[in-house]
Amino acid sequence: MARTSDPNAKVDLLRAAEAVFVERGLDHAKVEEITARAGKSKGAFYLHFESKEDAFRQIVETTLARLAACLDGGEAMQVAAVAEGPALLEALLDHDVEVFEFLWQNRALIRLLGGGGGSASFSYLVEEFAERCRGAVRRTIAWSAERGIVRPGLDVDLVSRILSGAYDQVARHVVRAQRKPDLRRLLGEVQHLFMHGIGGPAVRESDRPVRNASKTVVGRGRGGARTERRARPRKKEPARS
Amino acid sequence: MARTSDPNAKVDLLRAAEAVFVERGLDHAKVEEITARAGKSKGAFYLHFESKEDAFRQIVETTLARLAACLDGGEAMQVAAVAEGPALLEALLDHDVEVFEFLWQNRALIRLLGGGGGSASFSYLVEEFAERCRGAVRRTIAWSAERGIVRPGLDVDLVSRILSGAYDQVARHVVRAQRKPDLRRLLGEVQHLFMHGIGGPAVRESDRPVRNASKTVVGRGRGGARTERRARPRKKEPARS
Amino acid sequence: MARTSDPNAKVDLLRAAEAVFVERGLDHAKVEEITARAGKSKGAFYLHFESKEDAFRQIVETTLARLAACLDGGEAMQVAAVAEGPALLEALLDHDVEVFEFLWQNRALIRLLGGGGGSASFSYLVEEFAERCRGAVRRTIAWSAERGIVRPGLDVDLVSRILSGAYDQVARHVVRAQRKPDLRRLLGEVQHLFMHGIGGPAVRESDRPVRNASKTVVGRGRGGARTERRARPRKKEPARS
Amino acid sequence: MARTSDPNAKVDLLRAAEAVFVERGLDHAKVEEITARAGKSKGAFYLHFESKEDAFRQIVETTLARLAACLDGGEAMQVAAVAEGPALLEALLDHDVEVFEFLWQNRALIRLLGGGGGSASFSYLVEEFAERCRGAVRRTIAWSAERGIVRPGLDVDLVSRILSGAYDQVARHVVRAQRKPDLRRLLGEVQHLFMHGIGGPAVRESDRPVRNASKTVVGRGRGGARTERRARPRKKEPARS
DNA sequence: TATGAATGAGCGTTCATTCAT
DNA sequence: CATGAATGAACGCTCATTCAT
Repeated sequence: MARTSDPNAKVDLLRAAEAVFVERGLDHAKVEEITARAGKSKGAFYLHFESKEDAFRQIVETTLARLAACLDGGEAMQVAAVAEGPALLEALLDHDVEVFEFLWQNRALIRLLGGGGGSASFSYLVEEFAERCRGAVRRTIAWSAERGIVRPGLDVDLVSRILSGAYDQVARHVVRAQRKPDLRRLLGEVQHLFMHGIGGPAVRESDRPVRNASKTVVGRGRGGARTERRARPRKKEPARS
Repeated sequence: MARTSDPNAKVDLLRAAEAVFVERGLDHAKVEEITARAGKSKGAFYLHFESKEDAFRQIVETTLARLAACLDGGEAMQVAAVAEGPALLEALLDHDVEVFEFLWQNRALIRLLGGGGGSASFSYLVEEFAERCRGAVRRTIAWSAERGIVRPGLDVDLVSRILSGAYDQVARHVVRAQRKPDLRRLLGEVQHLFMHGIGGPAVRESDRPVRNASKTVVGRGRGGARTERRARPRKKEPARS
Repeated sequence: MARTSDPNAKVDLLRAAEAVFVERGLDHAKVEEITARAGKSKGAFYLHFESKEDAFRQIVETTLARLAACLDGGEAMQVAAVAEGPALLEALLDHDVEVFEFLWQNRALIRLLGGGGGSASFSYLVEEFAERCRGAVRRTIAWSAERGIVRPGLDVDLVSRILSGAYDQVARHVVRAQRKPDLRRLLGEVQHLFMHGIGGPAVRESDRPVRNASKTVVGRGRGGARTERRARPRKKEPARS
Repeated sequence: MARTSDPNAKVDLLRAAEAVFVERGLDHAKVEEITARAGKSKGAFYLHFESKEDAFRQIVETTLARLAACLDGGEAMQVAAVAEGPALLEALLDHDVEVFEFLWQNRALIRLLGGGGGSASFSYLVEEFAERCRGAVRRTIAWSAERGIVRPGLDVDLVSRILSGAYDQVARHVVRAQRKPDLRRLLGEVQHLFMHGIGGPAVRESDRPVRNASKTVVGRGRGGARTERRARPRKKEPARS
């Protein structure tokens, strides 16, 4: 990494590149604009990056790596098994807030990633990361099930997907907000909604154990009957998001 | 009369264009590749489209319009107020299945849109559509609240966002699947999860009305106390997804 | 020539083509615009013309031919030797007026030709025509010299060039005028100016026979002395005209 | 510092561009041919010019500017009022020679301009310049009238037009000549012709003051009668030339 | 090492011309 | 014949990357 005489050069370029990528997307970003903003020469750019794409990849990977580290803090916490019941929920919430703080700090870039990176060429990076996130969510759910925090018998795969999507959407909202939202309150509500559902009286009585999905099921999967699903779907926003 | 115009020409071009856009993204798609696949000349392309971007826009707009029509079917149903309680949930599920069938049919393009359209220039189209979907979800929730299907006192804005995100994620999953999933079962589970939450015994006792958000609240908003949220958040997948 | 079913087709096309050529110049004129204005199909265009250039050439050549015919009327008159002295001048003036009437009638196209035809490819046509005109002027001068109307000893080549240029300029002026000028008066003045020069008292006394050009000289070319020219040049407008 | 910029690059490109424009006209000139002749890359062209049209404009404007400067030298001389009578004519001639020397030096480009610039798009530039020239001629005539060099009562507007046209024609001749003509002799003759007219004995007796045009008239405009013009017009070269 | 002038492959678009109907 | 959809060669311009200084 840059044993260059100007140790700031690469940082300046990365900053400028991020700004330009965010504004124009990878394909429409011009190396010249990046170097101009960084106050560097075009040559300097190629001294630090193999290509424009390389710079983009470095930025994205770095950010995703930091985000991943941030996320992993949660799993570490789980291992430490710090608390139980309500206190545990609070601990999980703390972690969520931490992650969303990170998102807020890096909102410009996160926003870009949310849009596919501005080029078809790198969406795979984002996809991969999303997959990784789902994995983390899945583990947390499984772990939570063991501690009685989440209902047994859930289709972990599906639940993790749904949770990921919901948080993803909240993240997109936060990342686009003009002013910083009250993250703790926001995430707290999300948590509560998921824990208790949104079902009203007309539905509540029909409460029943969920069904035996063919997918991995948490807990003893003793999930009784329920042949006809009844649940209570919602309209959704399937495309894009 | 002139050489009778090939009535399939535009359709062929649209098909080929869609395929190439899906594979390469708008910016990296070459007009020549599109026309070659369609078995047409480059000139033919400009006989039907103003520009490459125009073709892309036509494809996206058409698809989004059809999707929107599909979604609106749900609202029409609501107006008809066909059923109550569980039967109503079933009706909503029917509609969800219908929408997801459409997504499955158009999965290649939906996949592209999910990635931001492969170019930074058109993500706004998708954003707008997502916003529109959230609006539909919000209306459905409000309507459902009136019928006792969803709990009163919910922060509609937040809930709609979460629901949208969850369904979005499910949609992305479906759209990428190798084999067609059992949509009814899948969506039924999602519905059930949302209606009942995922909370386990360790959390259930803490059941309590949600709080008075500053946002629109469904029902009489009688939402009592609950100052400290507790809920039970989850890991999230913030970037992209 | 068009044994086409629609005998007006070619005429319509020529008219439209002329209009478009005048507005845009040969290179920027689009065949489609021509046919659209003529209310004909593109195929019809190629039924009557080999190519866009061919249409242009036909138009130019036709016009130049008619103009040439118009000019030749003057030479015919000379052969007829209708008059002498002042009456002869009047006869020449009549002819000039006739030619300029033609120019006025066809001013749009003449204007185009004056600008090089709007393409480098056909300026040769105009050049050739200009040359031809100079030839006619030269013959008229020679003939006039024999009849004592123009001073003997003139460098016919040069004089014809100057006269051509002057009339050319007047023609450009007429062709661009908003309202039709009084051609007879205008041309009469030009004639008078040339016959008598513009020299004032300070110059008049220095009147002297012109010099012995190496070029063809009218009359006995007895052009005595005049070694040092003195004349009285003018500023000139060399480029373009 | 970067590869030291080739100080000749732009000059080389301009030279090559001029040559190609002269040969093909603006519209048919290919950037690639220009760069090939200049021994530069296509990119180099766009390093110095915004577009092909820009290069053309630069060339034309530069040349016209230099030509204008050359022409203005004459007016400066007038202000200095260096001489009188025949000596004045000689001074004017000197200036004409100077201008025509310039034309000869830049004959290729002047030739192009004479043809309308090879495209309809820029003829306005040439038109404007021609107009400017006519203005200079007009001023010189008015000035000359005051000094008794040109006859009073002339229609300055018309005379300036005629003179411009004549010199324009001579310029076109010079610019196309294979070998450099004897400019001083040539221009001297033109001057002489204009000062004394070409009228012969059969016309001379009818000498009379010109008439009072509605246009600006030099001197006291005491121009008596002369209702019937008589003068002695010439055939002309109306189109283009 | 840093610079930025130079390079040239690449691509979108135009439009004269053809030809099936 | 007449039509106008289809064709595809041609060309202007961009911009990532190189490399002489």
